[in-house]
This record gives sequence, C-alpha cells and structure tokens, in this order.
Amino acid sequence: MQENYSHSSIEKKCQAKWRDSKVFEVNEGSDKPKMYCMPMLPYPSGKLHMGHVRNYTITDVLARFYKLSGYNVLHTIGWDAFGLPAENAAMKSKVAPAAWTYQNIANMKAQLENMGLSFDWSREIATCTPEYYHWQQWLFVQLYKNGVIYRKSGVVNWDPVDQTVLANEQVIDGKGWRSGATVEKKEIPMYYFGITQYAEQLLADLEQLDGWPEQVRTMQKNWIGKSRGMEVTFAGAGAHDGLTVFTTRPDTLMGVTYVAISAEHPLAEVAVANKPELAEFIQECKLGGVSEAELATQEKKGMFSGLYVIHPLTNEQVPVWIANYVLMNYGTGAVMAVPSHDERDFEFATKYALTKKVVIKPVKDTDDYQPETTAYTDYGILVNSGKYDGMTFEQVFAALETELAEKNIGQVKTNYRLRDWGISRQRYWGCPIPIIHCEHCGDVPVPEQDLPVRLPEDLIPDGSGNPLNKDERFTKCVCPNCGADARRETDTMDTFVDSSWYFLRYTCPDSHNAMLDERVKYWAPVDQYVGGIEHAILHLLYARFFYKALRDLGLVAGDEPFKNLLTQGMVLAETFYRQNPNGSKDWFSPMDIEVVKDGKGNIIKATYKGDGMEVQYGGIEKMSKSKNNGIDPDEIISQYGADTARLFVMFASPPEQTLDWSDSGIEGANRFIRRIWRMVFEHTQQGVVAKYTTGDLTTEQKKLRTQLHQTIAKVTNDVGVRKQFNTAIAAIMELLNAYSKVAFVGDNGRALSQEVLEAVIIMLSPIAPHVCEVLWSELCPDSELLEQAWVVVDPKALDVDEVEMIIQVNGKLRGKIMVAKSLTKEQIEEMAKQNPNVQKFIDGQVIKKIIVVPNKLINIVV
RNA sequence: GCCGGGAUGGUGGAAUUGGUAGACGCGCCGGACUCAAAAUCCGGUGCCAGCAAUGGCGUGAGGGUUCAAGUCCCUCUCCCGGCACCA
Repeated sequence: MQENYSHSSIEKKCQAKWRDSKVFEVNEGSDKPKMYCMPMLPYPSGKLHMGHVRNYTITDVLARFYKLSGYNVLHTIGWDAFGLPAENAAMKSKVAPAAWTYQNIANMKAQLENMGLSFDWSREIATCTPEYYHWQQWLFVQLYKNGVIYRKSGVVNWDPVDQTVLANEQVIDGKGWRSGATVEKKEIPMYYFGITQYAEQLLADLEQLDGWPEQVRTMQKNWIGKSRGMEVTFAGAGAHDGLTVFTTRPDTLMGVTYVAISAEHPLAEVAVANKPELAEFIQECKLGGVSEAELATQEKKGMFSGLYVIHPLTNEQVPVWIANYVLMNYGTGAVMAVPSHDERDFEFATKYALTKKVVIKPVKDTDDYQPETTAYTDYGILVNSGKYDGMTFEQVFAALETELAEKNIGQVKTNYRLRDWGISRQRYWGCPIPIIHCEHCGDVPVPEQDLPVRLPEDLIPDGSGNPLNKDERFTKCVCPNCGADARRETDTMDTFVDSSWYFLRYTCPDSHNAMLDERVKYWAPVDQYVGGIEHAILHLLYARFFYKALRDLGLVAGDEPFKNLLTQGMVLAETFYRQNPNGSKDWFSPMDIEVVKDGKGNIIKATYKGDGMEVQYGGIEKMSKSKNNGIDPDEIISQYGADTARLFVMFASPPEQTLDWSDSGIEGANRFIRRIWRMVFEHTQQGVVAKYTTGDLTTEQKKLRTQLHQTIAKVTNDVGVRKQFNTAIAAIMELLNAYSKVAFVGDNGRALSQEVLEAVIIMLSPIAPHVCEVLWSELCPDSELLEQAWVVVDPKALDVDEVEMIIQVNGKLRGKIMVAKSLTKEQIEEMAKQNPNVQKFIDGQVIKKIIVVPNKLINIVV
C-alpha cells in the first residue's frame, strides 16, 4: 500500500473494474427486493455543471447504499436530447442539431464516467433516436384514437420580423430576442393532450404520494386549482346574446358594477362592429407575449365596449368592458367585476372611475375594514344586497343555487385552473407528430406499421420558422386512407412529452416490438426519483398524467410513477453579461470573470479576463446553458479526484437546499480523504487483524466503541431515512477525530481499530466509492467492498449508565451535571439544586416549578 | 401579480418531535516539526465586558404564545424557484 493518497492512480482503475465486471448491470431474476433509483434526465448541453454533479451524486449515494443494504438496485441515465438549445447552436455555428447533440452526449458521457457513478449503462437512452421516439409516436396514435389528443387553436408568441414562433424564454420585455421586434399573440392550430380529463385523479392521487415533499404536493394542488363556484349568465341588453361568467364568489353578485371580457372573447367582435374605435385597443391587447407572468404584471388596461348586459338579480344594465387582464383560456373568458371585493377589479375601477358597491362586511367589526380605500376580499356577512342581507357565504350560495337554476341562468360548477396541454411546437428538432393532413380525409394518424416518422437529421434551422416546412422529402406523402397526395404534419412535440415516460423505457430499452414489455411490471414504479425543485410542477405533473394514461391502456400497473421524490435545491452561480446594440445579451462564464467586491460581499466591478473590459452583473441564478453560468466539474475532478468532488458537494449543504456555488472548502474534503488513507495505512502497517467482537477494552476504547455504534445509527438514519448526507459525513468526521486520540494497545485495541475503520469505509463508500474500494482491499484482502453488507448497530455498545443533563434557571443555562440513568425525578431535581452556580440564581428566591425533560434538561422556574 | 421556498458567526452549514444555538468543515490567529517552504500535527476562534470564574447580548426586522422559540402564531423586508413554448 502506498503511504500517500493519489486519486489519479486509483479512480480510473476502479472505474474500469466496475465497467468490465458489469457489476452495476441488473436484471429481473434476483431474489432480492427491487429498488429503482433514478435522477432526472439531463439535457445534453455539452458540459456537466455542478447541478448535475449534485444530482447524480445523490442518486449514486442512495443506489450504492441500497445495494449494500441488500436490494436489487436499478440506477439509470439517459439524454433529454431534443430541444431548443440545439437549434440555437445550429443558427450560431451552422452545425446540424443532430450532430451537435450527439457530440454533446459523447462529451458529457465521458465526464459522467469520470465521476464513478453506478449507472447501468446498458440501458442508456437518448430521446432523439428513432428507437425511442418511435414508441412516443405510437402512443400518440393510441391516445389520438382514444380521444385523449385533439386539435384546436392556441395562442403563441409571434415575431413579426423573423416570421417565427418564439418560446416564452425568447421574449424579453415583450420583444423578440433576436429581432428586437415587439412580439404579438397569434392563433394557430395545435394538438392538445387532454390532461384536464385526469384533473380530478391528479389531484386526488396526491394523497397517495406520502414519499413526496409536502411543498411539491402543495404546488401541484394549487396548479390544478380546483375551485367550486357558479356559472352565471348575464343576458344581453340589446342585439346580442349576453355572456356567461364563472365566479367563486357568487356572494358578491349584488356588488357587480361591470363585466370584463377578454379581447379574444366572441362578444368583443360584436362590440367592434358597433364601435370601430375598439379595434385599435383590441389590436393593442395582441401586443406582447403570452406568458402568464407577463400578462399578470402588465399594466391593467381596458375600454368600454359600448355594450350592456342585464344583471341577473336586479335587472339593471351593467356595462361590458374589454380588459387585458382577463384570460380567454381560464373559465369562460369573462368575469363579473366586484371592485369592492376584488383587488384587481378595485384597481381597474379606480383607474377608470367605475362605480364600486360594498356588499360584504366582516362578521366581527375590525379596524382593518376600510371598503372605501381597499378591496375587502375576505368572506363575511352580506349588506346592501336586498333580501340577501345578513346571509353568510354558504347561505347565499345555497339561495342562489336554487334561484338561478329556476330561471335557468346559473348553476354550480367545479372549475380547474389546469388547462389542456398544447404539445405542438413549430420547431424542427423534436419528435415529429405522426399525423398526415389529407384534403379528403382530414387529419389521419400514421398507421402503426409506418412508424416511426423519421426526422431528417441533416437540416440546419436559420431562425425563420421550421425548416421541415420547406423539406419536401419530409412533407410529401400519400394519405393512408384514400391514397391521395397529402401533406405531413411538420410540427414536433413539446420536449416535455419525451421526458414524461423515459423512466419506463429504461426497464426495457431493447424492446423492438412494443413500447413497454413485461419487465416494466417488475421495476415500476420508480422507488426513488431525484431532481431539481424547478421541475416541481410541469415535468412531474405531465409524467404523472402519462402514467395514468398508460395505465388506462393497460401498459403499466398502479396509479403513480414516482413513489419517493427528493427535490434537490438548485446550484446557483453568478451571471455576467454584455448588452448588444439590439438589446440581446452575451453571457460570460463566471470562471472567466474577475470580480471586485465591497466589504459586504456585493459585487462592485466585474471584468472579463479575455479582454479586461467591464461586464454587467446579472444576479445569482440557477446554472444553465442559456446564462452560461455553469461551473464545469472537470477542473475539480482532475485536480482533486471524483471522490473529493462528490464528498465536497454532499458535505456542502443538505440536498433540498439551494446552493450558491463556491469552491472554498474543497481542500477540506480532500484533506479528509487523505487523512483516512493515512489512518488505514498506519493501521495495516502493523498487520491485518479480525475486527472486534468481544473482550476487555480500556475506558477510552469503550467510549470510542460507543461512539462508533452511535455513528452507525446516525449515518444509517441520515442516509437511508433523512437523506441528509452532510450530517452523515460530519458524524464520520467526528468519529475519526475521536479515533485519532485513542491508543489502540493490545489485541482487543487493534481489533477495535479494525472495527472502526471497516465501518467507516463502508459508511463512506457510497459517497467516495473509489478510495473506499481500495482501502477496503487493504483492510480485508481478498474481499470485495461491493459484496459487503451495510453496517449494523451493536446494541450492547450503546448501553451507557450516565447521561449529561443541563440545568436552566428561568430558561437560562446555568450548569451541567452527569446523572445516572437509575435516578428518580426527585433525586435529579435535588442534584440540580445543589449545583453551586445554580445556587447563585435560586438563592433567596421562591421555586415555583421544576420541569424535568428526561435525559435532557432540568428547568427551575423562580 | 399569483403559487412554493429561503434568510443562523468572517464563511458553507448543524440543532431530527418546542428543550444546551453555532456540531462538522472552510477561513483566520497562535504554536510544533523544517535551514526554509509545502504537507502534517496541537491549541484558539459568535459579539461585548472580564486575568479568570463568569455575566450580558445574539438565529433577516417588528410583535405575540410558552417554564422554554432558530423551531409555533401575526405583520413586514430582501433573496431564490415556478407561472403552461428553457429544460
């Protein structure tokens, strides 16, 4: 054994050994319980960043821990290989997205291999391969035939200069990212997945997911947004049909002073016919992007439509306004406005000097009730509402339910915020939608035997629309129904579709005759899923929806795809940019930036190392390709080794927590590994011994053994239950700090040293697998670390007869005593009162009460 | 704007169920070894007062509940994530 640790001489050897022995390749023929452990599918941006390192180290630690704990562990990886960055790269450097993507996959795979991860590489998949998207198209056809997929029009961001659809990310302050032109909303036909058909199940089954973080379940629940309310019809005053609104607050119906409709509402067209000056305003509403964040933060604007509707209770005329804050795709595209009891309506009514009518007052009078200056949005008692005065929300609701139903102008309705999922993308680098458009037969799904519809891999987008449109090789086809010349659909699928079922394909990646085969029934559901919190809603909701849809096709069993979920916090890094004349930004890697900070750590100046000129600071954000702030782990791995990199990211913070990247402290992780190496070296220099079982130990040895088994209990719980690795590592560090102070004299002493070191190596091996594998072979020659069992606690070692208790007087710490476990509460109280420092604080005082928390503290209240 | 989260020493973080705030690491200070340096080892390190024992203060801000609050409740500030076409 070498005296000093050198990562370069051991890591490559270990990785080759694991690869050649196929030790991490698994199948369904095991008698051990199965454990499917998986990180989220990465986008192949070309370079690993610390967020990836964190993600894959977490799953690897868990996978290796479960393997030692006796499970048949499946740990998988693949590539979310379709998507926008490949097209952007193509525009920039004229490389075909396919070539760019495959090159990136090769680069990142090499980086992953350097990390020593226990993936079953034989199951690797890339979503851009025909072998994969074949089955996605097949599924599309099944769902299309079952009515889960349908076609309707949807609104997109349209760049009028580049003549192309933009992603929300490409709309910056309402302008196109490349052209700088003001973006417009445009309606185009799209395919939709009917996820709302599953809204109720997606909501109800959240209850089953007790292995998920509460915050994720809450976010999904709010996203689905189930609400019970009423649909109320306002009849038209004049020559139009009126409109229907949805409201969750029918108790405020008497307070309605106007009705607001979206610019896309059918009634808006009627209004324009009577009042041509509206056209300009409706046009103005079309400017800007479609994202909800943009719509919600824009200035609220509106214009009177010239139309009136009839209030269903009072029969008074109510003006109809066209407003930019009303969303066509939520509810009915029209809202009843109650300025006194809704903040948005209040703001709008104030701006346009519209009437406000107070109809709710609080149950108990409070100072907060100022209906003249702010909207009162809480529930309360009705006032100014005629015969409804004095009623509560529930009472009015019930009264109106009957009354409106009788007149046939209103009914109770359950509404969901969740919308159907539009999956059409006017992009080239994605999974082709398997539809053929025939003049005679309409939309015809591609027959199963003609799948996959292959995406040509040699096109290079130029920023003006989808190059598939211009590629006759692709578009020209015949109708499978009637044989007439037809045109192939050129839209591709949202990449969220790709990532909604990949975890099932890992179970049978070589299945050529079916999307999934019987092996999925063995492995699914995923037992432990690990990925970024940023996926808390969209990806996880879509994957849950897919699983239910696949279940209904009989392809999988159960209701939910992910049993346990660990959402890791993002790794953030500083961002730096320079603004181009047209408003676009060039982003610089933080690794190429020289930063000057003030005393409080604020950045006051940043310069690019390449030219020494200043760059702008863009704040701390998640590491991403688009902001170019990913920190590449290669440098750390080549300098310190993968074990150090892994140990460092696991030690830096608990997994759920956001981590502002800093590499200060990485040397500490490396120092710790070198220290263990030296301890094992010194121990084995004196020959190999069997680990301690029984026999006399010195007092300090006994104490160390107690600490060893306390540490085993803590680490097992921290890794297996709490999944908090930083505290597990800290406990091992503490144990070794204690170890280094003990003299291991005698045979029993040496055996204890062996016991401690063996346990430490096993506990640390999921985190730092290479060095542990080598050290194990020194401690226990002719035995394989990966074949060992996880360490177990010896209850005898945990037996102690004395504990330390703290003494408080009025809640302040005044002393500490060692207390034998056999003592009664009264004896402990007496001992506490005798403590000299405690005496100072209770002397001459009346003791009111003494609280004793067993094995912890005594609080004397005077 | 809406939904979800976060804020603890110089610094990353610990405190698992309301019960010793600051474990463990980094940095810094001092010492040992060395011709010297690196590496390593030993000691110290929240702030204020004190030679010390010890005391006072202290978990983003303000209030509250409790014998006891980083932890629970209310109000607020700032930061991060998501908002349906980034993935």
